Amino acid sequence: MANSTPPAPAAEAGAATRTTTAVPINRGVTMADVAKAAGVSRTAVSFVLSNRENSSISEDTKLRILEAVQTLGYRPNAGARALASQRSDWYGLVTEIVTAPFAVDIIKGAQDQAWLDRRFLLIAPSDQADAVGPNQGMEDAAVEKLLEQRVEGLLYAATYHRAVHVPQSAHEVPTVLINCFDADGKLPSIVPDERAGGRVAVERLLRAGHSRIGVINLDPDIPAAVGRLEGCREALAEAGLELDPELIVSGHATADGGYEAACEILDKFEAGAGRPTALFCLNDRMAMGAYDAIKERGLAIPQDIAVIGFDNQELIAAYLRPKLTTVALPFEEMGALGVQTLASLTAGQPITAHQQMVDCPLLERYSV
Amino acid sequence: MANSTPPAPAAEAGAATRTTTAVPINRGVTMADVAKAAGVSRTAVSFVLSNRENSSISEDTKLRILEAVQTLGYRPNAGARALASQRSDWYGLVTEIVTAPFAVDIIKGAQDQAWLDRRFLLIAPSDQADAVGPNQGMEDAAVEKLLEQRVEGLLYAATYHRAVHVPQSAHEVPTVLINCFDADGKLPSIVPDERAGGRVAVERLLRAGHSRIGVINLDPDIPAAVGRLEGCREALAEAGLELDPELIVSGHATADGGYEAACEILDKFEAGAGRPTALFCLNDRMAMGAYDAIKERGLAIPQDIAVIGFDNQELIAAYLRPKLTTVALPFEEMGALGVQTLASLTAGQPITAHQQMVDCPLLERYSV
DNA sequence: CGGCGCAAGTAACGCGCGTTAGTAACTCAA
DNA sequence: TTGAGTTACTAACGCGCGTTACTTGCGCCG
Repeated sequence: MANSTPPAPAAEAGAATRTTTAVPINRGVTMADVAKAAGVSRTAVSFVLSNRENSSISEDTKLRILEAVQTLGYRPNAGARALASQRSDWYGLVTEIVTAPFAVDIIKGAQDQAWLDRRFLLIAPSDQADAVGPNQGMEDAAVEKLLEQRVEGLLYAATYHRAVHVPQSAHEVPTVLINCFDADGKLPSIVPDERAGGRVAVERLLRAGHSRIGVINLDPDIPAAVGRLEGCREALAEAGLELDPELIVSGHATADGGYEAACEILDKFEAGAGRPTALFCLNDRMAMGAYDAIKERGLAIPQDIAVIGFDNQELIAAYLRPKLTTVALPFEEMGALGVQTLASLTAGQPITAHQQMVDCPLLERYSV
Repeated sequence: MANSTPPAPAAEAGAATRTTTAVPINRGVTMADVAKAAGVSRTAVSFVLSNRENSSISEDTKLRILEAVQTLGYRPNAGARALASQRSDWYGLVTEIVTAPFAVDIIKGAQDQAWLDRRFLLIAPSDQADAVGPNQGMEDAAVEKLLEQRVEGLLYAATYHRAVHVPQSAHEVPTVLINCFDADGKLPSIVPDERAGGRVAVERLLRAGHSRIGVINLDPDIPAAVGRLEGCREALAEAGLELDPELIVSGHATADGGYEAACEILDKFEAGAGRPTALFCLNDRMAMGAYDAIKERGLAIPQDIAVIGFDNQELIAAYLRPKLTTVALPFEEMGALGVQTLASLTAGQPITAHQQMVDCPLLERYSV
């Protein structure tokens, strides 16, 4: 046990690295150190580093200071800065997406936008997706933790479009909901325009010459189903058609559900005798099942039956054969827009609308 | 324009909420306020809130203080605390996963573990996945930003198992790599045990009675392919078999690639005349393509041909028909283990191994 | 020559908190 | 009666930084 500390502690490892690298370690290099090195006051350093106007620091000493910053490897202490300036440049993002990663792109969009705005996103997990009852313990704690970090605003993002109940404490700070909306209607929100999405999907099918279109529906209660179906009806109406109730089948929102629903629709009619020539699947997972049902019957996509999906789940849509034409949910845009909206709010600016709807673009692939 | 400020600024909104809710808003409630309310010194409050031993605060005043905390809605200021105590309880997670969300579960595992340890994870995006050249600007900036926040340690997570180059500044602080390893071999890392995974997959096929097994290989250069194939060979060897080179086909790591590779293998032999009765696809996307090739030939899974995948990409494996038996990458475990390892490092404790390998469990479904 | 204005800085306070070194009162054995 | 030992606190410093108010030297106008 004499001289045996084989797995060197972290600090030592750092020190060891120091000898081999040109960049000095700066643990604890403070503004005061920089000031001393440059032979000026700490105030001068602060002025230079914050690019203050009217600072009346000569170009000469400014250079001296910046040089000292460089050689010492000074790095500002964000916490101390936040404490002194009373602003943190942090936003908190509470989300169940980490748990159920359907809509990760919301995080990506928000991250990127925050990065552009030179702000930091603190991401805290939520469990609301599972919580039917008021099992919001974790979630409340998450918001609480974020407020302890003195975030300037909160983002609240859901995996799928729905109404949510937001913890009380979220009202203490500007808050924006993404891919969900406040059940109490108080908080601003950003949601996909499901209706327009459904419309664009069906318009695409109509444009391809289909007039008899089967619909594989989701659970009819969720906002996504309502909106998409409504858009579908609108598009048909504009073409002078209407949706044959016999052509709507609801199923479980899985591949199996889609398979069964597609079987039902396809077997209900003889070919040419009312059988649809196209299927609008309200999500991609169901489209995946529908593919199987169609292929099983010896039919070709898109020659015999065209298929269009919704959600653009890359892993499915881009890898099905043929690749699936589908409508994308604008996750990334919603994330970015959420951060922008929050930025407006925290800056005290008015926001354009209480609920902002983002377009769902059509992604052309090869199934229509 | 007289009395028109319709979109009330954030602060006002907060104030408005105050009147309708029982919980008071606490913007700016500080320890001093609590102290005043309880009629004690700020120090006393600090002692009570930090549960300090030997604090010699009477039960009586302790209660008074806690009550004041409650009624005022005091919330500690994490930044100030970090500044004073010289520890932030933050870890930084740099990752490209946000960009290419293949391995989100790493984030989930890390988040959950960090939450358990009452630490906060600051997630910063990286672009390394795309960056063949030294386009590490963003990434360096990310590490820099994290260090400015005075994170106590860094986690570095990749979407797929590979060697990475870590920015210099990451060496200033304890750092652990997840799902990747340091090209320079200096930093501790956590990776999946690909070899054992390949082995378990093939053992499963052998156990089902298959002795002639086709392999749909990945790009043979990446660690995943090397390890999985090695494990495959080991399992075969133990059964007294060896891998027929004719049965290995490499393809692009997509569904199309898997489809083509499967076609090649299946069409190379007559049924019964050397044609494999099982396929080991080195990832699930390729298995997805293989499914098509098999079904196209009128063969049934698993009756005529068994298929086993790798990666357990839920969206694919759980929705293919029949559902795909596959080997899961232990993303969540790796994330959690990463945080634990980092915790050891920052605590100055030795870590068990420089490179920790995590098992890849077999997920039984219905394709074998 | 005196005072004014400006350029170039600096001293010092406070942000909210952890922490150390004390103080004041009270008890109790010698 | 005293001093040592406890109990129950508090004063005050410093963490690293932003910011305000102040100082100092110097040129220049009247």
